[in-house]
Amino acid sequence: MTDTAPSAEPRSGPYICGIDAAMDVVSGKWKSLILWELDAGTRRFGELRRGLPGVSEKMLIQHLRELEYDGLVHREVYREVPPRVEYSLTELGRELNAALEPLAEWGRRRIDRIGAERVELPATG
Amino acid sequence: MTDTAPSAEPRSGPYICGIDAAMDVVSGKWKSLILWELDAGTRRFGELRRGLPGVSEKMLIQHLRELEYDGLVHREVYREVPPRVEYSLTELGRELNAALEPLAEWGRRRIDRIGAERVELPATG
DNA sequence: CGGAATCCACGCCGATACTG
DNA sequence: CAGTATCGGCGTGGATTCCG
Repeated sequence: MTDTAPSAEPRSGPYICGIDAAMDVVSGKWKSLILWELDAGTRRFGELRRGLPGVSEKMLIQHLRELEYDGLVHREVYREVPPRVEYSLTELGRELNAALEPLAEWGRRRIDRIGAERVELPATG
Repeated sequence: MTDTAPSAEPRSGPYICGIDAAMDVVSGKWKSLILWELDAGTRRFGELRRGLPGVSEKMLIQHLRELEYDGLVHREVYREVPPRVEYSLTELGRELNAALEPLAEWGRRRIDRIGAERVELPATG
């Protein structure tokens, strides 16, 4: 709790408008990507980790916790050996993802416009 | 140029998907708000500054430059005394703003859902 | 008016090591 | 497997000062 204090803080400061209320929630290097992954279906921690090449455990769990705190992601723990934890989108999360879709489309067209600095990546999709 | 190196770097690294290509462009504390302000019409530097309560000149100019570099904002200089500079959206910027609208709507409903930590602000709109 | 330059604090994020 | 703890770099953003 000394570093990067992830959990249980009432964020959602005084928002100027809807945009920053939404940006607040998706800001973070991997958050929108996590949402995107989860939109395809329920995922275990390790699956998410493998699906997001380059993410560290710390950032993944931190972003997951914040997403959970913000009511976008549901965390289900199965007390087994070995332990299993499954993450899925809540209804609010699915709504956010839907709202993100036009932005994603804009981004795709923008990449096309700039013209391919992009390299081939495993999870390009 | 020693600090916070704002301008003229070919960002747009290898994007995983459209979402982070878009997020890359709007990430920054004030960027989406600047876009939002400019969507209402052409603005001078000082007008933007007053319209974004809390922003510093440094961050405003820095974000403006990045937005300009990314082709979202047009900067028009009028060599007069006193000097005048006007900022406006490009076509790409207007398209981005349109793509941002569903997200803004989601945000507004989210604010409503959380239930009003928000305080009254001048530019609330 | 519209910046540029500098200093500095804080928080994001990565790497590594350890635990149940 | 699914985290937790800690350290540290570095980028982001704030405050202040100066310039054309």
